[in-house]
Amino acid sequence: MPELPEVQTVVDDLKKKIVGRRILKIWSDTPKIVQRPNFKQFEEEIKNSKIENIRRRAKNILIDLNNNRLLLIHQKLTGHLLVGRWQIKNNQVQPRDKGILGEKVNDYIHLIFYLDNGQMLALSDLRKFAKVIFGSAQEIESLPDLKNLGPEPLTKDFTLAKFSSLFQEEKRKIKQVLMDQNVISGIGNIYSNEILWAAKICPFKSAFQLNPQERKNLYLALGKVLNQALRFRGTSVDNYRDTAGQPGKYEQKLKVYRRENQPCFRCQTLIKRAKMEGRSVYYCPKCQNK
DNA sequence: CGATTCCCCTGATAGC
DNA sequence: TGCTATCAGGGGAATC
Repeated sequence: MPELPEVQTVVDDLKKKIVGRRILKIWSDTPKIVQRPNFKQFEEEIKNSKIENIRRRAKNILIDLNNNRLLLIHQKLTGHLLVGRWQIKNNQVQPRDKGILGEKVNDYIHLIFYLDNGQMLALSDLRKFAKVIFGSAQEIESLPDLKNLGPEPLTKDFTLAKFSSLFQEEKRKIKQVLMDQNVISGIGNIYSNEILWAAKICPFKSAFQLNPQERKNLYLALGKVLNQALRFRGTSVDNYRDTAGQPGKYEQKLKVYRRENQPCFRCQTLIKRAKMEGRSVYYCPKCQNK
């Protein structure tokens, strides 16, 4: 489940590997992954475009192309961007590079960009939830996908004051607020659980009820958890892979996520699991008491 | 207005 | 063994 640290890892890898390349052609067996424009138009217009830069905004990967065009890729739950070489036989994808040979991730490649150096950029996605949007930079930037996003938590101007201001009139539970991309960008289910545990805050507490000390703890935990996950190249539950098909290493650092009925690392109380908005909440009922 | 439910999709798991 | 039912989960849409 790629969140900020995983998406940033992919973006950093892609920057090293494919900036400056041209896209010669594309292949897909699942054209609906491209949400706009229609696939035929996309196929025509992306041809011979040059990759000028690659950025991250929230959980979106933004690929700047020449002539002021923008390619947006959202990996959703199980999307992976891989750089390597494949061949298509009977509309089946087969890997040609050692590192990726035998990896399950090859079985779910649904979109391939052929680059001008013989390499390819492939979008693998077991669930087919990932989406690709292409258009003029102006058009894409004004979509709700990008326009309504909250601030980036790892930038310098994301101060404690700014963080605190997000909660003033926020009656929803703090966990929901942390995961709302239009409040704050890039945090999903794994890291919201981890951040709240690190800050010793109950996920069910209303955001506006946090006192100044709790807000500060949360702010510090947020930076610490996300930065550490970034250093470990992300978490590989749900089979997250980087652009070489390699897993992240933060999984071994997880304190609560998917640790139901296992002892809390601070107090040995068994970790609980509950539901919130259809998502799993993991927390220590003792450390993270209201 | 907020809260809940459904939907997209498919591998894993449980129940029979 | 092998079938069927259920579930996870980001994010958007529909509904309560």
